[in-house]
Amino acid sequence: MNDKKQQIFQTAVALFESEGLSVTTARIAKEAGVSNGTLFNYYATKQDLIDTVYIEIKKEVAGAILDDLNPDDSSRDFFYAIWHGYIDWAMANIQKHNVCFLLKSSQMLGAEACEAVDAIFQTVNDRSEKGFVSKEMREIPVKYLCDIAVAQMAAAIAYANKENLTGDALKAHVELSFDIHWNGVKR
Amino acid sequence: MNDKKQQIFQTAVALFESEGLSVTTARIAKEAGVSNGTLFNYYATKQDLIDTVYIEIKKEVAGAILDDLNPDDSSRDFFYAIWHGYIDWAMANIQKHNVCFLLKSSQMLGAEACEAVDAIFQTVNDRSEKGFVSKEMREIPVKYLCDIAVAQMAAAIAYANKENLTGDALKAHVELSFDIHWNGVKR
Amino acid sequence: MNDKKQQIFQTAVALFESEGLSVTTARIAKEAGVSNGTLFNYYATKQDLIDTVYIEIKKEVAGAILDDLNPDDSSRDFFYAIWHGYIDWAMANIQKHNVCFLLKSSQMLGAEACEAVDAIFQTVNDRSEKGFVSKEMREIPVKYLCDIAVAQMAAAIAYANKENLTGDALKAHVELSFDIHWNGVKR
Amino acid sequence: MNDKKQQIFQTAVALFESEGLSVTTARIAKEAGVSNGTLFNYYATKQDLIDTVYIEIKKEVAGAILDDLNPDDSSRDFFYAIWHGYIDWAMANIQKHNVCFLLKSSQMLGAEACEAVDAIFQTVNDRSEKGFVSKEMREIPVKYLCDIAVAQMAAAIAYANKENLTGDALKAHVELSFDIHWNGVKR
DNA sequence: CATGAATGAGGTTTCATTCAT
DNA sequence: AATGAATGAAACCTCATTCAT
Repeated sequence: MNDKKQQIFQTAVALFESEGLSVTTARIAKEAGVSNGTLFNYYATKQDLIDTVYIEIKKEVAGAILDDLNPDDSSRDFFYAIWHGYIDWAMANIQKHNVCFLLKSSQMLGAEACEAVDAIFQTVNDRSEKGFVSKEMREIPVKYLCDIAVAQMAAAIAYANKENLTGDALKAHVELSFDIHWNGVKR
Repeated sequence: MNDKKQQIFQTAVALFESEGLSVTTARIAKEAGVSNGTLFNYYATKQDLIDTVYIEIKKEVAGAILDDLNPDDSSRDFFYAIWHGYIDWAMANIQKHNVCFLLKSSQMLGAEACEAVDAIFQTVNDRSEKGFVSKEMREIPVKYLCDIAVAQMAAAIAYANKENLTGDALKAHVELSFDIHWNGVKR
Repeated sequence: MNDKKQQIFQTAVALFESEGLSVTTARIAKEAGVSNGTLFNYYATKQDLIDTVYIEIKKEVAGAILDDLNPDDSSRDFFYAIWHGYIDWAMANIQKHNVCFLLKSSQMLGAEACEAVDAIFQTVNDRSEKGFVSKEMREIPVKYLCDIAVAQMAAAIAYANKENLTGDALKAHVELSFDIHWNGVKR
Repeated sequence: MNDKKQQIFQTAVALFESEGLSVTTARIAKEAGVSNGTLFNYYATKQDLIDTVYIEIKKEVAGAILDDLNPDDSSRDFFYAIWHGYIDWAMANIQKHNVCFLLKSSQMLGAEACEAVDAIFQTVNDRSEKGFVSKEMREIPVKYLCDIAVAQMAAAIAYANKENLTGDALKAHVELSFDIHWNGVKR
């Protein structure tokens, strides 16, 4: 992505977070410091912008998590790596994290975008299943296990943010959150 | 609420869930079987409709949960009652449950509506705190404990719905979800 | 006019004056203490109400002026009688006076209403011409003479009202206004 | 003001005059040869258009009058200059003259617009007072003197227009109107 | 007659998108 | 590639009018 496209992208993320998806393209363009029409040189439609934002963020997430995964880890360690990988990324990219949430629940994502993201995470899922399926954990459907993990991470992130946790306090909070999660699902 | 107001309300819930908040008032009115103008006889603005939907659902939720609470219960039983109270209601009112989620994350709720809902749940929160604070649980900030509980219930509901769980399978799933939760937070 | 019709009429006058002709029929009905629909039992349409208000006020004006006229008076006395007749009425019915002005300049009066009013004042005009045409006054087209008189009376009334003149101060002001007028047009 | 804004402005003036303030923005835009939305690129709201029309016309009026004023003139000459300055302008801009009247009596002008216009005419008023206050005239409150003058000029303009006076006939009429006025107020 | 809920045409305004420059 | 004025479909909302009770 070139400079201007990037600028529009970031502004869109910021405004989607602070004002919701109903923010106008004119507003996004203005805040991004480009003209009204320029936005459409880079994103064919507003829907395209929305979908692209979602896909690109999810790609970034996948990258952040995958880097920390080691298929040979124990289930707990594997999970622990995901936990920290994602939460670290989210705390450093809280707008993107929030926007993903917003987009997911908005009913406004194009079907293609959803499929594209599913495809991206197929890799993560595949590698995750191997980690999940083991004697270390209770018998829980893998999908549900993932859902719980995602939900708990989101709760941990939201709380850390609301309370402005940083440094050791944040670290302790993340450890606690993982501990609670793990105690719940371990055998 | 009279007949027509109720009809508009329910249609709004259904359409917000299936098409998002950007659904038009004209569409809602049409599906509700009333004229365009009639909607505005009952809800002054679209924002008013959105806010009212949120507040009314939350009131219903509060009612559903409060009925099952007994302050003298042990923490576990207290929690267990909330768990079943809410999930039973949500499974029977899945649209409303989803719409609440959608509204909460949409950035489109008026400040007054949010405050009104907070006020409603103050009662629940007050009674909940007594349940939470006990030696039975790990030392977790009450707010965070609530967040986790809400997140896990939502995950359990979403999964049950996605998989169309009913009868004994649903029952087992809910028990499992609570078990996972309780194992995570108990001392 | 029966009680309710009268009530609607007076409320319409009051609201037209204070809020302009764009005031809604619903508002008028409410302030008049009747239901929305009742207004239309007495006035077929809003246009009918507007026209009726105009015509009825003008009828009242004609009555107020005509009572004071004596065809045998000198031009000055004839004029003087009109001056006092109208201004006395206007000061006692300032809302009606203002509404007539508003209606006249609004471009919203029906053609029929205008014609009806012209017909009413034909009587006054006919009797006035006899008064105007005499050696006592400069040669001024009768129509223009009327226009000037009306304009000066309106100015006198507006000023008296703005300054809240009453009692002797008001009396002196009206005398002054007539004096200025008469000095302008007399031979 | 650029081309299109000017076009919208003039069309608004013409339609306000011929059809009243209730003319629709859609109609104005169409007659101005621009799209519905374009009108709102130049005037934020219909109210803004109305207010702007009023303010701009009054600015033009102030310009037309001020150019002809000389503070050292006798009261009569000073007045005479205003008389001709305004009537000449009004006869050449009869729509604008009428629209000002319409707007003033419509109750639909924003408070800010009224204040802005008052501010503009403060200059005229200040310079006028010096002209009015002299031994040449009867003792008449300055405000009332202004009101009378305005009313008489308006009457003169309305009559000239109704009768389609032009050339020498118009000239004679204006002289007559001033003469009537001056005879009324001079000592 | 009185009511007031219901209507729906039509008003103002918004905004994604286009396109000439 | 960048611009931003222009567009017009479509959104929200109003309100005169009707009509069943």
